[in-house]
Amino acid sequence: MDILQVAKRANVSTATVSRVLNGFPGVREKTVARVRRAIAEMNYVPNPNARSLRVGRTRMFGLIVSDVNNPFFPELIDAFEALAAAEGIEVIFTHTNYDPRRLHNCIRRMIERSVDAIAVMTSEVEEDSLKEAINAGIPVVLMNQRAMAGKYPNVLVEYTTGFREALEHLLALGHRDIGFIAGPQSLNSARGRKDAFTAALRDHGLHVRSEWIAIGDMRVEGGRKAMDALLARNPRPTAIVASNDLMAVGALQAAHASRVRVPRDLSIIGFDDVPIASMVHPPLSTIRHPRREVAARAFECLWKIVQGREIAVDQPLHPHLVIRNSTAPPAGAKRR
Amino acid sequence: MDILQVAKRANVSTATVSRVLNGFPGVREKTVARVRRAIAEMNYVPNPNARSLRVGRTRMFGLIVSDVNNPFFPELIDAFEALAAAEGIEVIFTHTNYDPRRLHNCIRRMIERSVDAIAVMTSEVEEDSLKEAINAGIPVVLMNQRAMAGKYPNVLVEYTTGFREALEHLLALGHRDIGFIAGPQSLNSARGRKDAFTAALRDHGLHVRSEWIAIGDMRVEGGRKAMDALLARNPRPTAIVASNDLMAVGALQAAHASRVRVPRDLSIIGFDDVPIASMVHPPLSTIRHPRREVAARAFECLWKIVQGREIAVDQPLHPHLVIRNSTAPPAGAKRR
DNA sequence: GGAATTTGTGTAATCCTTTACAGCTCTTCA
DNA sequence: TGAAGAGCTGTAAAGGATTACACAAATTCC
Repeated sequence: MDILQVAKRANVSTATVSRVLNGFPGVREKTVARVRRAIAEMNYVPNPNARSLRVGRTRMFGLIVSDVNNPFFPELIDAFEALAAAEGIEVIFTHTNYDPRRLHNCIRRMIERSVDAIAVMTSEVEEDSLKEAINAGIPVVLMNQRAMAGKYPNVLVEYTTGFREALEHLLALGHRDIGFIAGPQSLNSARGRKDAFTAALRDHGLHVRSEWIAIGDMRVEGGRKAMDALLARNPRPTAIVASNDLMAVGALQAAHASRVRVPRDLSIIGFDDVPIASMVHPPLSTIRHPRREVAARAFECLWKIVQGREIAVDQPLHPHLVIRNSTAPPAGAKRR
Repeated sequence: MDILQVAKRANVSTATVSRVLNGFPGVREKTVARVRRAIAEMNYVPNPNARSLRVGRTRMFGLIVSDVNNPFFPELIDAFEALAAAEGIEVIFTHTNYDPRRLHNCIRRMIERSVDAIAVMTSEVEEDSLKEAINAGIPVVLMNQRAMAGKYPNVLVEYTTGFREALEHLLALGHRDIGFIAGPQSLNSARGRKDAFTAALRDHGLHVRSEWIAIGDMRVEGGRKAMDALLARNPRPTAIVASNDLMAVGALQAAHASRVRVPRDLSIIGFDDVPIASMVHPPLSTIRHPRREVAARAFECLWKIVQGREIAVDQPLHPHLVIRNSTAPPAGAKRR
């Protein structure tokens, strides 16, 4: 079923078939039709390996994420894939399971498959791993790796905007005593979120009470424990912002277990807007992470690089607050 | 950076380098070492396209699912991928978004990429789409497509076992009045679940009260509406089994909204055991779908076919009940 | 009418591995 | 000692597409 068969059937050379296949100009109308018919009749599908071998590109992009099981990622993967499919690019994807050392393996695998470009959407990135891709001539785009801003194309998300909106919402409701559930400060992404939150707080002239900041593991369990710690404080915050939704869900559970009613006794705001956020009770107000847009930017960036076009300077994307039912005025307060 | 360079450096023929690369026997110890060194020094990575072109296999498997955003799938994908990676197989995956017609495109894409095998893990399958893969000589494995049992290798899940366990649990608690939230009966998978439930009910000598069966869309919203309908019945069931967790979560929300306490006033059991099941309040008792095992079976099956080995006859897998906190004795009853 | 283009198509080299086959050197054995 | 066999390694032909280059025919231009 190779191109030669088609060429014979259409009574032309393989070169001509190839030209038709790739839509090159300069083939007579009638010849094109003849070739097309032969292709259809023989149900011919070009061999991608032969093509890639010759052309040096595979039309495959790699996508590396931290964890498929984290509900944050499916939308991102979905968006990336949809765009890729539209351009005829196949995506192969792997995950590091949060282990930056595994990034190295992932990238190696992608190099071995000779993908045309790689998007790295993990919270943690070791630069050494990237170098290997660069050395192999494969362009890379990162997500929100401030530490490497400038060195690599990088889709940035301005967390502060989201926290500021959340804060303004809480302040408007009358809250003044606001706690925070942070992630492990050894993780870039968690540190970034905490810094953004404290920055937003400071912008509003509020100071950060360290006893109102608890640290969790970015998962439900950690949120539960962090909330237990915060509930034991005296005085206690009247509102809590969590640095991701999973921990906010844990916080909700802990509050429930301690018979603290949300939102009447305590307001909770999450971050990310993963699907569960709207499925818990009460539905969680949360800051929506623009991950579909992140995926889109990342893909476009790689696509441009691969085509040898200019890439624009990174303008950060902004998360926005989504108000649901986990926020209300503090007990005994009236709206101002 | 081709094999010729390595061969020159190691002072052998490309054939010998290839033999070393592929671990073929019959190369002198010393030569192997020399070649290995050359490979390492030159940081040589074989070109997969050239290899695939020659060998006729790509070491890529396709995985087609219904929906990445459905929390059911990530674990399945993860498990499939992990096994594949262990064998040096790359997975490319796509989703049909529940549209059986899109399966056709998905399979076409996979054929164009000339994957070595395809696993189809969607709820709905049109046979015509599969034929194209078979014609292209690509083996296919299905998940739970009873309609095509026998024609294609097929990983079956015996839903009845799970429902029977759920039922026995509810009966032991003292429930007799048990309702069911089904999915759209136009979908194979939803119909299969409903049939399995009614079969389990009948096995226990209970009859099916049609007014205690409601139909939802397999998502949270549909579960909510279905539950509202069931709550309006008189008499009302004391326990509800939903045909997936998302609808069970919706049911939980509806119960909550109607001030029906779960599990005190009403017991709810879900199906699948997706991550949210344990994150809602109360944590949902549910029937765990053995999807990691499904993925494993599917992969092994394809792997055997690709290697030309015998494949075993399908023994179905069994889901099992996971008891959490959404089930309790009916109001005013004591355990028997 | 002949030179210069333009248009359309074919020839053959190339991309990089794998592998059938051949050939060489050394043992081993009768 | 000569033949047979074992153990290594090299030669060269695939495998299926793309593409630089060449060439023939048709058109345009002086």
